[in-house]
Amino acid sequence: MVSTKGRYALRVMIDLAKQHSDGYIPLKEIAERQGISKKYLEIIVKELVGAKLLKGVSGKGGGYMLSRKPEEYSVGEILEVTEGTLAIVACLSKDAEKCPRAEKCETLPMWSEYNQMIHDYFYSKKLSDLL
Amino acid sequence: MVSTKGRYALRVMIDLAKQHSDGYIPLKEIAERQGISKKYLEIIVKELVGAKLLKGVSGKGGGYMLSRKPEEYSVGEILEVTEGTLAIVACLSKDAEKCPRAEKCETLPMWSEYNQMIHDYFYSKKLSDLL
DNA sequence: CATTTACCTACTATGTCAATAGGTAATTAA
DNA sequence: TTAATTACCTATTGACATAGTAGGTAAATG
Repeated sequence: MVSTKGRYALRVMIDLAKQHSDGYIPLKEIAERQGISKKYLEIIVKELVGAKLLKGVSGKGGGYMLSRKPEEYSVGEILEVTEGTLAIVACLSKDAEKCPRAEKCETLPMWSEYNQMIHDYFYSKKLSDLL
Repeated sequence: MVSTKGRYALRVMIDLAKQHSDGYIPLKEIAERQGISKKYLEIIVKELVGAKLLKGVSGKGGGYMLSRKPEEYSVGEILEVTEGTLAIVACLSKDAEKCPRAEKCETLPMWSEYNQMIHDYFYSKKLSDLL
């Protein structure tokens, strides 16, 4: 299940996409518009900056801005940055240690097929599709 | 993400499907075969009995048995019993209180479409497909 | 230099996960 | 009838994640 962290991240990205080409937007504005605690958003937005999805500038006139055009973001990458992984089972997340049952596991093919499905879905869905 | 609870439940169901028509199978045997703590499986199996997916009989010669044929179980219902819900976001789980943002939520259509996809996938996948 | 803003470290309450512990009740075979 | 076997029951626990809060420092501008 997608946590509030991932959902809030998406809302921030959508919010910024709507103010695109308005320069840097202070987090305070976003928090008020979205009705989300600014303090909590700081944590989330920091991760988005770290992953280069956003640019942040300190000081007066500063704030946050998309670093690309809305159609150049996939929902999948936004969720992956904030949620850590999109994998349905632990053994399919990127840095999982090899499962000793993998060869004889009856369910692994199903999980893999599922993972492929959700990856395709969320990576073909763009931020611009959500405006 | 599907927890061990859901994954173990699936393994128990598969195990029992393979011993189908062998009468009641004691949990001890299943636990040994699967290499899972019997104590923990008790909790899981109890829920499966509660949901009528399994029949349990106490005493000597007792154990657990599928209550239907393997092709009559969907993976979806097994997961839903043990995981509580398959919903990707809280507001789409069955007993969620109505979200006040629903009308203007930009992401809800995406989550709904996704939920439809996974529902279709896991409810068309049968236990017999995993043997 | 004052104000505004991002950025940083630390802390906390609550809940879920993944079990374990130690029983009681039911059923059957000797 | 009794011993063995099995499901079923309640309670507890340690570790971790979630969803924040608190109180600062650093950077930029007017």
